[in-house]
Amino acid sequence: MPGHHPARSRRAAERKGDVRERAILDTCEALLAHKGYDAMTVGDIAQGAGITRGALYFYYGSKQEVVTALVARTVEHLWERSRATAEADEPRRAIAAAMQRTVELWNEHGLVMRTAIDLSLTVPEIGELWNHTADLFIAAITAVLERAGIQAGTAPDQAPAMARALCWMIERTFYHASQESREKLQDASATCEHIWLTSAGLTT
Amino acid sequence: MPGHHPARSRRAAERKGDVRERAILDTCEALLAHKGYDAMTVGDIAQGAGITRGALYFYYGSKQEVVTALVARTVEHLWERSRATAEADEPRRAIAAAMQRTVELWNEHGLVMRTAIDLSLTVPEIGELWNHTADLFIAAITAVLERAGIQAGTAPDQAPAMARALCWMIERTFYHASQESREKLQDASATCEHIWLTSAGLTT
DNA sequence: GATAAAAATCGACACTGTGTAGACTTTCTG
DNA sequence: CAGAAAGTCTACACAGTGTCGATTTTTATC
Repeated sequence: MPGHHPARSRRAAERKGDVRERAILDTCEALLAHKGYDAMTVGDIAQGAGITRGALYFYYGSKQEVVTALVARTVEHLWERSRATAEADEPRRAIAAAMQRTVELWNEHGLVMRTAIDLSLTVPEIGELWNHTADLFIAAITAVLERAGIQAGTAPDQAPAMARALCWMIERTFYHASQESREKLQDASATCEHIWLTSAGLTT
Repeated sequence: MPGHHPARSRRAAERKGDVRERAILDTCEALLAHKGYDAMTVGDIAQGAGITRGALYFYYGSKQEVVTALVARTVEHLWERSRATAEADEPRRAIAAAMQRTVELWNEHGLVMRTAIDLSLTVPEIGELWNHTADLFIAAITAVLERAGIQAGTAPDQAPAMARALCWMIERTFYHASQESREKLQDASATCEHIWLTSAGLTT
């Protein structure tokens, strides 16, 4: 029996609409998986979420907005995970840990991440979301490189520029590998780790 | 007066349609530049080429076919340039030359190359075209790495796998840089070259 | 637990872009 | 110059999008 608990003003927080919103995003993710973005229609999403097109437009103004929301939801998850990085670690260990975490992220969210990348050009908001995410990674890579002794300037062979290139290498390599299989992803990770280590001058 | 030259069976080779086809592709490229793929409509292309939509469908079955043809035309150009590679060169020189050539390619054809990459997922034919192109580059990088002393096996830290990752690094880095400016492209090239050299163990 | 406001839903409509069909015109070829 | 081939046009049918006003359901409040 729901007595009047003091901290109970939270009860009404679960509007019906919140459930629907989640249903819409979940359906969108599912459809993305086996129809692809272009083939997926607003009607499909609505149907999957158990409402009509008209009702869906109450929640989101367009197909793009739906996908943007989905990307935002996923990307937020990435940020949480990234915040938990063991920053102050020995470079070699830090690199290994980062790559391992990246494999996990792509295993869990590969589909949405690929979609985000694909739509970065077309949908400015997704582009921003993804750029911000990339910047986090680049900053992390830069930090590791510098701790490994790479200079910190802005020249093309110094830490920030190298970190950027390495980030794109990882993004693209994982993008392709995650379309194939978990094994490929693991191999890709090993290759990227090796190149990262070499670039950091840690080939002792 | 067009007399009956022996080698004149070539006269009829320039059908009116050939001119139109070229006009369509040129228009498509122009529109791609300042409207983007999604915003560009079949009607726009037709209008730019001086015909109606109906007439355009005589040449190409869809918007995707038009863009595929444009990509094919561009990519063919890339292949020609690639064939002229000075394969047998000292690694350090080979890498510098390859990067220089890549900068030129992206300066000339950046727009279409970016479009090809964007549509690789959506349009299978473009995906194949681009994959084939990437494979050429990967093979070239592999050759250089091996000549520089990197082992030739299939393990993640041996030549082919590394070449693949380096290729994606270059693709993605140039993709982003070519959206900004020629200077950025030059910087990007320097960074990629540095990482490639390091990966090849040529940091004497 | 009645009630009024807010939230959610629906069906119909207008609009834009796609691809097709059939009739018509131009251009080649013998 | 006649028939065929190549090229072009207008009109149509169809898919999907986004908007609107009417209607129903939920939720908060007394």
